[in-house]
Amino acid sequence: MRISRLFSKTQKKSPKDEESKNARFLEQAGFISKSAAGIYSFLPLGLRVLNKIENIVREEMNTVGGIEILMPALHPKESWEATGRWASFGALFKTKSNFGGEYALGPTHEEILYQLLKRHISSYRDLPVYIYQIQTKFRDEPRAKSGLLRTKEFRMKDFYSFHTDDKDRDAYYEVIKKAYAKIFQKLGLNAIPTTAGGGTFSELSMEFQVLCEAGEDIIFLCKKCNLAVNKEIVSSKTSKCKNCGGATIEKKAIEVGNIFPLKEHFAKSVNLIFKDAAGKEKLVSAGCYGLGTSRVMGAIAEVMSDDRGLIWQEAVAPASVHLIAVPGGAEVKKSAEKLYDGLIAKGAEVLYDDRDTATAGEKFADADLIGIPLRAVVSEKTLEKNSVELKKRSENKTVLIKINDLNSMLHAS
RNA sequence: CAUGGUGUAGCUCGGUUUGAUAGAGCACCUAGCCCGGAACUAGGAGAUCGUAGGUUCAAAUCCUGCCGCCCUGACCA
Repeated sequence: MRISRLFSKTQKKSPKDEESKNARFLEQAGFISKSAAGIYSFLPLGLRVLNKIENIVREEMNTVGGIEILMPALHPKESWEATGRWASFGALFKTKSNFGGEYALGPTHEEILYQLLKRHISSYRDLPVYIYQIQTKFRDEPRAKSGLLRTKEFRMKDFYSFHTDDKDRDAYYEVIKKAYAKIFQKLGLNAIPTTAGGGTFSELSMEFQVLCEAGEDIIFLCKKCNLAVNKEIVSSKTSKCKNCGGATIEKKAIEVGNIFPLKEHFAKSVNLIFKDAAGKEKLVSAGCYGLGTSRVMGAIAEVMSDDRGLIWQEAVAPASVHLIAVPGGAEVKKSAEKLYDGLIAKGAEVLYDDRDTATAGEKFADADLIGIPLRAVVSEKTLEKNSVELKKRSENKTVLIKINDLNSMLHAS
């Protein structure tokens, strides 16, 4: 990617009316652009981050047997009436066709999915089913806030598993738990498994919470055994850990994932049944596993930055290398171009600051703001030694490395 | 939905108290100069001051309604 051709520009000042770090930096650095409260475009850099996050999620979901599908974003009224939620789901964006018919913008997909399942499941031989999608959801939130952390339109991975019995479902719940731990580890996010309320569907759920002042949730975290509980289900006034009796601390956090047993809830309302080996009809038991991918992007931006800008981990960064040609002689530009072409040919992900209009200082400042993990600088100084200068975004020290060595180094990684 | 803040050029802001020709910096265009941490010089273009109404000889400025955005709260299937 050449910055001169990139469909985004950095801003010298961060937007004045944003308070959360993710909104300030992501907008200032040109990752996202706001149309209205809680409604964003993802610009090239932002889309790359989002895609990386979603691909990490996808990979782990596939590993535990998940089958990916894509359901519609537009939901016919009839499917929501079938579950009785057309009237009761408060955040439903409803819309009318000009030619008759009413629809909703999908805030969640049980209605659509259970329709699909009714066509698919009739025997115990059809189970289990592990199905997921990554999609844009719409919720008429009373108050969008904090950049990507709470929006009216957001990206989410929703996974559902369907089983012949609770035992099978509970066993799979543990599989998903481990997969989630792996996902967040890959994303570089410390997401704490937290016991929480299950809403209308189950008594308890497990949330994955990232400690952060900008978060909306409050959790009690045990310093001793690390058990975390969402404040919403804590009734007693004692701040002792239920598990080990240790002292707990109260922390604000961002909920980046939520898994819970859905059980027979929707199966009952739409009569989703299968015949067991004895020919007896039974309700299908389900589990539901959500993960907000655009919110994860916001959470990462919120948690990982310094006063100069964002700091992406390699796994989710919009590129691996930020190549800067220090303005000056034609030789420098020529060498940088050659280096860029070479790296691209080798499959490296490079953001190349090829601008002739920016000063060295601007380029450095933009590199810090955008936050790609590795910065490579080509200048007259470095060319005298046939080298480029490397610096990690997360560190201050710079090293000179021979151009040939850089080529092979990036190739190896 | 309620409280508070806020709305002037693509961005960040002056100007509003005390009504009278709308200003700057950045970004952009032209030319020059410079080139390792957000340069410089000269010139240029860009704003019906959120919106609708009212008061006034005259409104960015005063009054009223509405709208957008941000914060806090309520909500979160």
